[in-house]
Amino acid sequence: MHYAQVILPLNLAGSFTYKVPDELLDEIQLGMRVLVQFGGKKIYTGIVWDLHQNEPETFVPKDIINILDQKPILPIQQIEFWNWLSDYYLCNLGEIYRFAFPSSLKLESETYLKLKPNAVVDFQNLDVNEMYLIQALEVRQLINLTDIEAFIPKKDIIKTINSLIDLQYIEIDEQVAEKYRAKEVAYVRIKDEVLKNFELTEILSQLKRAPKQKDLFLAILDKQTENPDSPIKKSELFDDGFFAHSHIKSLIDKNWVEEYFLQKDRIDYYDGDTEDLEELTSAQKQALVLVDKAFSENKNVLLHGVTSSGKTHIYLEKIEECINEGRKVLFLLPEIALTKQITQRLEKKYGSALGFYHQKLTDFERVEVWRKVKNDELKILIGTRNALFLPYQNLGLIIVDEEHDSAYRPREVSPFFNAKDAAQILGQKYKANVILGSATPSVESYFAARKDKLEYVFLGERFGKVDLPKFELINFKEAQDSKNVSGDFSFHLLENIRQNLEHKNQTIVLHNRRGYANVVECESCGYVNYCSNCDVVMTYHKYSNEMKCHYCGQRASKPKTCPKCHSENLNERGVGVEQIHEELQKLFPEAEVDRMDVDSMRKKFAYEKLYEKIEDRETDIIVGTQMISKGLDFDHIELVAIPRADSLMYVQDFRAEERAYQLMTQVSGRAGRVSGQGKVLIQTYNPQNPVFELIQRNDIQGIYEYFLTERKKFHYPPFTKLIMIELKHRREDKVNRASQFLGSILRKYLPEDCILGPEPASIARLNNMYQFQILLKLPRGKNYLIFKDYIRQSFEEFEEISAYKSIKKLVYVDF
DNA sequence: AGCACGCCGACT
DNA sequence: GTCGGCGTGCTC
Repeated sequence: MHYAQVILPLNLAGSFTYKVPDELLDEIQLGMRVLVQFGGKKIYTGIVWDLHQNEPETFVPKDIINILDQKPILPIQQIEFWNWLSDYYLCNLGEIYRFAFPSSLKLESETYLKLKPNAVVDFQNLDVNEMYLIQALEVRQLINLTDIEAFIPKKDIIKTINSLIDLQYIEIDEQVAEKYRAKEVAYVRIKDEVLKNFELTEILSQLKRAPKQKDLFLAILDKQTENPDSPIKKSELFDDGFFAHSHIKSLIDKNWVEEYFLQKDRIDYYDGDTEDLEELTSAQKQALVLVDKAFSENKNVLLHGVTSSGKTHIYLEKIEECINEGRKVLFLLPEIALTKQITQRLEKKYGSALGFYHQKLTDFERVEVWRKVKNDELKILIGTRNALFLPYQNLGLIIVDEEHDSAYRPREVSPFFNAKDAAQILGQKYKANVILGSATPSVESYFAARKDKLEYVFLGERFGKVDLPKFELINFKEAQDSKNVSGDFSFHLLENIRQNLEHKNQTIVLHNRRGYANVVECESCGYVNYCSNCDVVMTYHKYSNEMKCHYCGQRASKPKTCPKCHSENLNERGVGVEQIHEELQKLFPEAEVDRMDVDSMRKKFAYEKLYEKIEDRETDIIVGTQMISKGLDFDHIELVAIPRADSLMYVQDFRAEERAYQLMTQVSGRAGRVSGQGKVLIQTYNPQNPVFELIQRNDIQGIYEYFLTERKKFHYPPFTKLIMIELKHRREDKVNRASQFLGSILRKYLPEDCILGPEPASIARLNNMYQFQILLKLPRGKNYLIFKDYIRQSFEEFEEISAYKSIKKLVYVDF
C-alpha cells in the first residue's frame, strides 16, 4: 500500500495522508499537484510532499482523486526552500502554498460541475437558485464554484448543488480543467489550395465587383509572398483604417482566405534593439574583482554602493556572465513600480528573455510567467518577493536590490518572511550566487559582512567621479532663539531654497508625516479625536478636509466645535507634510510647489503626471514623505531639505535611527547627481545626535559602528534573535487572559530574561481587535534552535486550549 | 481555513 | 414555537 503526504492550501499544521490508488502509482512524484477531498465535500488541489508505505493507524485515509501534473510542478529546490521557510519562520506549509501559487494553479473547490447526461429536469419543483444553476449549465456545460458565486449567494451554493445532485440532475466533473487559457491572436493567410489551383486573374475577376475585398486580397498576398515566414495579424490589416472587419469576413466566407489562431503572451515584451554593456569605471572594475573572488569561494556578496555609484553596472556584468553560462537570473526589487532604469537596460539587452512577476499581475499573467519559468524560456526574472516561489529550473544568480528596504518584509501578509534572507536560502538550494545591493545596507547585513558571512564590497564613489552631496546641520533651537525662523524653517534654510530657485534648480523637501496636523485637540477640555475602531488619534487632512485613521483607513469629518464641551477652540498640533507644503507655497508664491505622498498620489496616474512635471522642470519644490526617496532620478535637483529631521528619529523602535539614516541618505542621493554640487540641509534641535553628526561627516563606517554598539548595548539584533508574538481578539479580557497563559507556558521553558510581556501592543486596539504582544529576545547560535523547539512546543500546548482557538496568533521571526 | 454541530437569545 | 448568533471540534 502506498501513501502520500499532501499539503493543502489551508492554514493548518503539517500535511495529510492520502492513499495512492494503484492506477496512479506509476505517475505520482514529489512536487506534483493532486486533487483530494478534504472534509465533507471540499475538494482541494494539494501538493505531494512525501511518498511512503506507512499505513496510518488512527484513521482511514481517503484516496487521491487524481494527479494534475504530468511532471512535478515544484522542483526539489523549491520543496526544500518551503520546508526551510516553514521551519525558520514558524509558519505552516499551507500558508506558503497559498502565498506562492497563482490561484488558478490551486483550484480549491473549483470543482467543475456538469449536467448529468439524459437528465430530465422538472423545472416546476426547483427553487430560484437551482433554476439558475441548471440554466447556466445548459449554456456552459461546465461550471465551477467560483463562477457560481456570480449568481447564487455564497451561503446557498453548497445547498443548491447538493440538492441538484440528490435529484440526479447534475454531477461533479472529475476532469478538473485548468482555468487558464493562453490568449490567442487571430492571423490570416490565403489558403494553400487557392494559391495552387487558381490563377490570380480568375480570383480578381471574381472580386471585381468588390474593390475593397480585391485590394485586401492583394495586400495579404503581397505580405505573404514578400515574407512567407512572418504571420499576418488579422488586427494589423485594419491599422490604417482602409479595410474593415466585413471585408476580411467576406474573403473568409468565400473560402479564399483562412483565419487561424496562435497563442500569444498576454504580457507584451520588448522587441526593439538590444545593446551592449557600458565600460566600467576603475572603481567598478575593482569591485567586480571582489565579487568574482567571493563567488569563486561560494560566498554571497553585500554590495554597498553609495547613491549613483553604478551598482547597476555591476549587476549587469554578473547577469551577463551568468546567462552566458546558460543559467538563469532572479532580480528582486522591493516594489515593481521603481524599476524604470534597470528594466530599460535589461530590456535593451535581453528583449523577450526577460520576465516580470509581482503582486500587481492578474492571475492570467501570473500563470503565463509561471509556465515560461517552468519551461525555462526566460533568462532573467525581475520581480518582487513573491517571485522567489517560481519553479526555476537552473538558477545561477539572485540579486536583491535595495536589500535594506522594508517592503521585503511587509508586516501585513503572511507568511511573514524576509525576502532578503529567504533569497540567500533559495540561492543555497540552487547553488546560485547572491548579491545584496544597497546604498544603505541594513545593520544586519553589514554585520554579516563584517563577520565574513557575506563578502563586503564597497563602492564609495559616484559614477563619473561626481561628488557626493554635502550635508549641513542647522541648529533649529539656536535659530529660534535668535528669531531667525519663519514657521518650520530657519532663515538659513529658506535662503538656500531661494538661491536654488534663482539658479532654476529643483529642491526636495522631506517630511515623513502624512496629513496636515497630527492631532486636533480641544483647548478647553483636552478632548482629542480618536478613531472609533482603533486606539489611535486621527490625523487631520486639510486638503481633503477630513480626519483619517492611518491604521484602519477610517475617515471622519473634522469637528468644528469640540464634541464634548462644544468649545470652538480647537487646536491643531503636530506638523504634517500638508502643512509644510502650505507654508512653502506661502513663502515662495512665485515657485511651483508640489506634494508627493500616498494621499496626493491616490488618483490614477497622479504619480506619472507629477513625475513628468518634475522631469520637465515645471516643479520647483517637491514636498513629500518617504515616497520621494525612491525612483526620482533627475538631473536638476540640487538641494534636499529636511526641516524637521528629529521627527524621523524619535519613534519607539530600536530600528528608528537606522531607518532615519537610510531615509536621509537615500533622499540625499537625489541631489546633485550630475553636477556634484548637491546639498542636504538637516534642521534639528539635536545637532549633537551621533546619527546627524556621522551623516554630516559622511562617516559611513562610523555610523554602522555606532548602530552596532547601540544594538549590542541593548541586546538587539544582530546580537540577539527577536521573535514577536502577537495575539488578537475582539474581546480584550479574553485575549489578555490568553496572552498571560501563553506567557506562562513560555516562561516554563525559556529563561526569564528572554521574555518581555505579555503587554498590550503600542496600539492596544486596531480595527476593533485588541492586541497583546510577547517579545522573545533569544541568544544566537545553537541555543537559538533549542529555544525555538521550546517555542514550538509552547504553541502546541497553547493550541490545546480550545477556548483560545478563536484568538489570532501572529508570529514574527526576526522581528 | 472552512464547515457541521449544538447550544442559547430575539423574533414571526 | 423557529431563525440564527458563535463557541467547539474535526478534517487525512
